[in-house]
Amino acid sequence: MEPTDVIMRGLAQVPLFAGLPAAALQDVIQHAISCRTEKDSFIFHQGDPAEYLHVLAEGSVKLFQVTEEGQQVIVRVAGAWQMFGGVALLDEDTYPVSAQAAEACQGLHWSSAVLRDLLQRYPLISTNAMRWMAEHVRETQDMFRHLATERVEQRLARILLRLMRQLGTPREGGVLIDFPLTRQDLAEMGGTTLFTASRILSQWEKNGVVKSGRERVTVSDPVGLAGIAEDSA
Amino acid sequence: MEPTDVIMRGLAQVPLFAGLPAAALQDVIQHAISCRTEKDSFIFHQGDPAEYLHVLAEGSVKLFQVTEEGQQVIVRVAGAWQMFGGVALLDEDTYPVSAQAAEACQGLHWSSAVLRDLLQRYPLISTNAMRWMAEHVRETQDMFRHLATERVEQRLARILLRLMRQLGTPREGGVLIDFPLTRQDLAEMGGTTLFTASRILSQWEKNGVVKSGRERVTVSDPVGLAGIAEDSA
DNA sequence: TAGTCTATTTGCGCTGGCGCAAAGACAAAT
DNA sequence: ATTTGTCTTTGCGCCAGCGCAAATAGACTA
Repeated sequence: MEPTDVIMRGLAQVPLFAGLPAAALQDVIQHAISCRTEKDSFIFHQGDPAEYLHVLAEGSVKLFQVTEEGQQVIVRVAGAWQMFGGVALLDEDTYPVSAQAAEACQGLHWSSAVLRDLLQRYPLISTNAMRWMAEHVRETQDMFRHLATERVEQRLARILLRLMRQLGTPREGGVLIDFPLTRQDLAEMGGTTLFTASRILSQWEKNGVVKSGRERVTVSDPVGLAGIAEDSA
Repeated sequence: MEPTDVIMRGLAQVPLFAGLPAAALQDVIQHAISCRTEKDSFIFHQGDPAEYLHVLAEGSVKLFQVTEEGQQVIVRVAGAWQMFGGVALLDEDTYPVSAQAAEACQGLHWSSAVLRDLLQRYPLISTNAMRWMAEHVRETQDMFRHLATERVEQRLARILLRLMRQLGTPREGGVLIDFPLTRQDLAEMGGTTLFTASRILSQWEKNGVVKSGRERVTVSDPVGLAGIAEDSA
């Protein structure tokens, strides 16, 4: 487990705990449970009682729903010091998505009961929670709008730009999306098929916009990609 | 304006105020502003500072986003004793959608400042707000999943079923969706075009699943429609 | 009652993207 | 080094749904 000051710095970045004084953060950490998850195992399943709210210290997770026909739809991914399972803030609710470790994870979590105690003692957390949820609604609505109105190429461009901002690390010749990202994953985020995603990436690679390998994508030309995202032609 | 007891009964159905004792509800009503909106006028615009939270006493509104190319995407509709503009609960935020009266409306609204005062005095409202937002995220994610994985016909079937539950009134030979609903509106909810929506409604009418006229749809066979929604063939 | 405006229907051609199949590339395990 | 399993690429045929155009049907107005 990381030393406490690293955790402090990390948690201070989590929107839910933003603005809390150091003493309160200490208190929050006191009540956290630490745990490790292997790659590909599930942290929780869609429909399970929402018992814990999670924050990652390292690693990354995929958050997705599954259709009646077993098809996955990836709603979101989370990396270090990002939160998921926020619905555990509420009493007696269930997770709307499944969370699966995309890489080995080290994380903290808080039980629903502990959270309700923290909410009472630090009302700021309650405000932060609402703000976080509202932001979440906004993002999901934006995804919906894009899916409803744009072509596959534009949607994939937007997805890479979002992932770049969220999980990107600068490299020579571009920004690497530091997350194991298969063509299938991209398809499940963009409402398309792995074949179409592959074709579009190949074409972008020819035009020098991205460089992609097995489960890795590097954006070489973010401006060009943004152009594609906006391009209604 | 309606008599106070009608308003009391109405507000008690609003999830945000659910479970509040009568005295608290009185207090909430004390702070409400009443106002009327003509058909087709805007209650707020996407991007405006979120100053008021709204509840309708009568009438209905469309909540939609507009793309860069000016295309509308309807995210939600609201009818009597339904709430919208919930983002006004937060300080210094902006509306993620525009709200336009689909019919003449009579409604109540509360300013952001008043709401923050109410939140402080009645912590239950804070819990209710989180629950409402979480529910909202869930619904939007479901819409996203359907849009990403289902064919147009299934999506339109789901939309009619949802509207039926939300705004339906029983009639001889079916449930009328009591809302001025053009083919264009249906298209903007379902991520399709008015032509495709029209064709599908015509076909359903031939099969006796719905009856539709100008701006009106009646679901004659809800079970049949649910079958279409689930039908992956 | 005629006129106007908006909503709806339907035909027709086209295309973006799906679905399958088969071959190739990469990484980890033995 | 070879095997094995997963991921990726690309060709090919097809079709759901789009986009346009033109006709029709309601509803409101004068």
